[in-house]
Amino acid sequence: MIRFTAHLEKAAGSLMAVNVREVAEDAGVSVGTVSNVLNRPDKVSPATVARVQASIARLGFVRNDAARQLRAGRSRTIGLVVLDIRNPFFAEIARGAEERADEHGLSVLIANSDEQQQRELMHLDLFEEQRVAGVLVTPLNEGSPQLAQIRDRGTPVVLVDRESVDGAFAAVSVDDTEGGRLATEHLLARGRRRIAFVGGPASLRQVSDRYAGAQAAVSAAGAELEFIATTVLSVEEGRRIGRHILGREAAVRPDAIFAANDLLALGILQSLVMTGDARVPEDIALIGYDDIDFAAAAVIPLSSVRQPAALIGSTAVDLLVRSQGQDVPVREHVLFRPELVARASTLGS
Amino acid sequence: MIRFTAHLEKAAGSLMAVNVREVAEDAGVSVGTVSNVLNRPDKVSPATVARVQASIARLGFVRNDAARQLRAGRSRTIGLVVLDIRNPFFAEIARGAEERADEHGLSVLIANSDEQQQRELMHLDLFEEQRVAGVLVTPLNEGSPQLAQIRDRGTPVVLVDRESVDGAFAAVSVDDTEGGRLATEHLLARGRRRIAFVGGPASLRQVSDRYAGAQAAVSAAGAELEFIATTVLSVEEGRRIGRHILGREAAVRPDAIFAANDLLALGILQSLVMTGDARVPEDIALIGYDDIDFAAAAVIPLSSVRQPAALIGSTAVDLLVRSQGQDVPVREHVLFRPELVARASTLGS
DNA sequence: CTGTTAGCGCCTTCAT
DNA sequence: ATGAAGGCGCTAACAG
Repeated sequence: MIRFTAHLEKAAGSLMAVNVREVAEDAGVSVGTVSNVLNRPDKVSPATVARVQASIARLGFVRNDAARQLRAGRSRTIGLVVLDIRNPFFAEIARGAEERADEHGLSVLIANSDEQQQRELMHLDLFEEQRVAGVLVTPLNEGSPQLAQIRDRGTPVVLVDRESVDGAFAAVSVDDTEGGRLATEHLLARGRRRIAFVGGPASLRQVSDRYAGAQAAVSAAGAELEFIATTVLSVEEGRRIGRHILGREAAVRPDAIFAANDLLALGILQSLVMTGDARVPEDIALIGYDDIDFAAAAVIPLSSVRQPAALIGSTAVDLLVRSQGQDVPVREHVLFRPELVARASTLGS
Repeated sequence: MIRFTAHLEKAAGSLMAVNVREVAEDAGVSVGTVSNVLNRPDKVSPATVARVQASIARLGFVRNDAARQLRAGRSRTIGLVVLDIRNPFFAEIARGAEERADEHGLSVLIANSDEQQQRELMHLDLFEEQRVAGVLVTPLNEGSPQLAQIRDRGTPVVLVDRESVDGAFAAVSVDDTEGGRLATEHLLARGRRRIAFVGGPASLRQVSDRYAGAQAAVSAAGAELEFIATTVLSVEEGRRIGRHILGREAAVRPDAIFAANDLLALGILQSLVMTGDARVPEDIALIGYDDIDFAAAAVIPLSSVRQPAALIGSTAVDLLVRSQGQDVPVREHVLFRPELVARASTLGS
């Protein structure tokens, strides 16, 4: 009778989660044995294993990760906080990270800060509260005290696509100053003298470093460099900037644009080409940054500066794994070099 | 002396997480009060709140979410499993979902199945073990028993960009058959008669429905329809297909291509344009699907079928929230209509 | 307004 | 090979 009632409740509510104790009862063993079947099946007789697994299947038992973690202290999940989930560059980083994490039996959960400090902190808090195995983050500001706190409290932190200025964090990055220099020298080599750098906010190191590289190249060549500030790095913002530039007299337009990333560059390209008021690259040469897949497929195939996105992601996971269980966090810094990819938007056809 | 030692340990190890008990001790209150400060500060005198918060800050206390959840039974996190994180269409869905989730005090964690059944199941398992508030998923196969199990065990499930064939799940989708029809009728209206549908795997409903729509349109018009199968829906695969088509004699090439998504279409476009062996749209007209931002910025601006990506994401969260605490899961189905966006890749310049 | 206490579900000794 | 028991950190219910 009791059994029958229990069965009814199960069928009706279907909500109360089954736990190890119920599995143990059902299989006629102790909870310790169930736990062993789950985690160290070789320590249990095959017959018992089979019986317990049958009960697990019948009852629809699902381990409660919260309880596991509470016991274990840490989870098997890596938190990844990206600047912009819509940027294929970060999507590719995520892919690289996932692939490597898989090999280590870890999962990657992605959170999007959308270039907002508040959202970044919110996600970092969440990940820390979840006691993730570690956090991979492209921070808006690597000097923020929160980041150091998280690391100091025992959650490994790896900076992604970002240097650690004072070597305080493990980091995987690409030399953005070098990349900015590469892009700009290329424009100069194509005979351009009035270069506009488009990007922002300037507080993003990716932006300021690329600009610094551009400045270095320009001043060495004695050319002009203008800074056109954006609020975000998106296709839409690029379109806006493109319209802004076309709004100028032809005489005061730049003869080349270096956009801080490909999203921006593609948006600018759309504006310029759609109106037909400025030819690319004859009137205005254009180069982007990241070399996302879509750059090569653009109206005018877009020159860009390539970064090894998937490799950045997988390397970040490697660094994280190396931090596992270390008492003092790994602070290794891996620096990749960017690579110029010249296409029609600077070379012409 | 004891205090001093404790302090030393904290500084040295830095790893033992601080818990409510320690905060309570430090602040000279009980753990219950600490909990109240954390969750119902209005129930505690301002002076006490201040004292407790000071202790929290000084000790660097971070709530243990595992323990919270264990107690609460469920988390405040929504799991989102997408088919391909590199597809901007899904990135946009994620954005829409996050925005709405924020409004409900929920977080969204994104997992990437990468069109692999095994990875999808792995992530779904993980989310279920985490007792997430619910799961938003674009499944490879909505008939899989696991999906129904998850729902039946009490984790709300909402299908995203996918119909629920038998109405068994809550779902947010766009009429893919209609979309396929729209795209194909447009090609027919442009005078095309030998249409190739490129996409795969056919087990993806998005693919089979769009194909079905194409078939309906084609047979009504008495034109030809060829199915060119792909293994995945990526830019790279598109390039491969493009080369394959160019490998044919001009006489047996299609005069129009309908690609199952924009990634594929952009890859195809790259191949066709780079070799210059076939003009778009004169020799081959091309239309994609999703209308991602990059479609408009393509070499030849790409015609596409637009889907309201952000709206799909936010609506999915709405459905999920409506399931919260319901004994029987909501099975509402929201269906959006796709919209044709004709550009140069079918219209010419 | 504050303190005490009993679990949430799991894992892991320690005995048997 | 199996069973019994304690405790991970938190919250809510209850008592004061």
